[in-house]
Amino acid sequence: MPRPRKFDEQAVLTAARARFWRDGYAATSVQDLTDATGLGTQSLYGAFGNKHDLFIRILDDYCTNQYAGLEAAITADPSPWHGLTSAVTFEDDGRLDLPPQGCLLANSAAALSTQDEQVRTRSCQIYSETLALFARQIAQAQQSGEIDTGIDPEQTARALIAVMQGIEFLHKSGIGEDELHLAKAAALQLIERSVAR
Amino acid sequence: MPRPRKFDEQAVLTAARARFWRDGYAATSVQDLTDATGLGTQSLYGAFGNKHDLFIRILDDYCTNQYAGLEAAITADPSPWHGLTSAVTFEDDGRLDLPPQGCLLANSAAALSTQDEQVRTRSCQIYSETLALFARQIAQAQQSGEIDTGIDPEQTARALIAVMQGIEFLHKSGIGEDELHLAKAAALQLIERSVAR
DNA sequence: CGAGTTATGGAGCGTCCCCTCAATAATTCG
DNA sequence: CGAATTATTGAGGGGACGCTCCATAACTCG
Repeated sequence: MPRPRKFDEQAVLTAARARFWRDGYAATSVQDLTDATGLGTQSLYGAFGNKHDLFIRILDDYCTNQYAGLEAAITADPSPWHGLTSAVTFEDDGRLDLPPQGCLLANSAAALSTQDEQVRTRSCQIYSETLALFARQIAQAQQSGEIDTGIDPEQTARALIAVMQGIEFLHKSGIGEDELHLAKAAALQLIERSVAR
Repeated sequence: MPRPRKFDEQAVLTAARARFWRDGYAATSVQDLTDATGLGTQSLYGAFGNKHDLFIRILDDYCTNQYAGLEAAITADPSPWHGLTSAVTFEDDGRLDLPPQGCLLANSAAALSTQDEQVRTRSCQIYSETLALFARQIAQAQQSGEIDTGIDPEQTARALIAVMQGIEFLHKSGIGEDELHLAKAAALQLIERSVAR
């Protein structure tokens, strides 16, 4: 009955996400979105509601994908502990495609969490899931004898998340490549010394 | 010769800073600033140039004050190591008046560093200064026998900065008070275990 | 007191913001 | 084929944005 759409919804979402990712939610105008996607305004509004709805939709998709990717990257490593630490320090460059602009969710959370309930909800949920994932991985590393069995997996997971986000912040804050590399190595050393048997 | 100003420049800067701090640079309109400061637009432009100039001016003042406060808080502690770690985990609540909105510079850096050269410059500079401050403090803690003398002060300082920023991110991202407290404790434990003699 | 200089206040400029309202095109059903 | 339904298109509305112009007020100097 209806006229079929001329555009590929997924492609549109990808193009829109790239803009939100690069410029942030506030700095991305609806015109930017229509430019990037090729859609007319009305098509965009008809298909996705409004700017905020579209953003949340994109953020949701992003969260699902990113968490899946993180879990896959971490658990794929033959060494549970190495898989975890390389994720925390973003050394696993191929898997976690972290662009210069950082993680979309982290950016959004830092900028909007205090004002946007929906963003905060997503942020907290991913935090919980990551916490559980890290804790599981740490427990596994303990079982396989890679790290000290005396530490608390969940608490250590919390610390690792903090380190992870700290590194990402340094990345975004514009310090040089070399300095960032040093910071990553330093963080890794801090962690390793802390959990050493 | 000229007509004297009716307003107190410092008070105006403080009021404007509060707005930038609460809502961020982009979300703060010039009208918000005139409302908050009580100045007319022309007075504001006459005294401070434009919105961006005013922001940079405020950011500069903030950086100077905040760094001075950080240094004072850290070095004032009779125990060099405790002074450092309490700053890193923001446990020294009275001294470092970190509002719910987080550090103004960190917020600005995360949001604007990629687009605003002047912000990035400030961000990098404070990073360097903090790095040096932390490294000095770590060396002192080593001398006073509080921590392992085998660790590298500068590298450890880098790791501590990452942890510090990570905790602040968690703070801003909207996780609950209890969870944040757990994360702080976890980070502290991670650090302590790592530098233990 | 008058000349010169700056601060103030209000009106408003051009631009961009998000979003909507027609009108038209394309498709599936009876 | 005609009716119904939806997608697309272009135009533009109402408002907020950063910023400026201009007249006026308030002060210090000669």
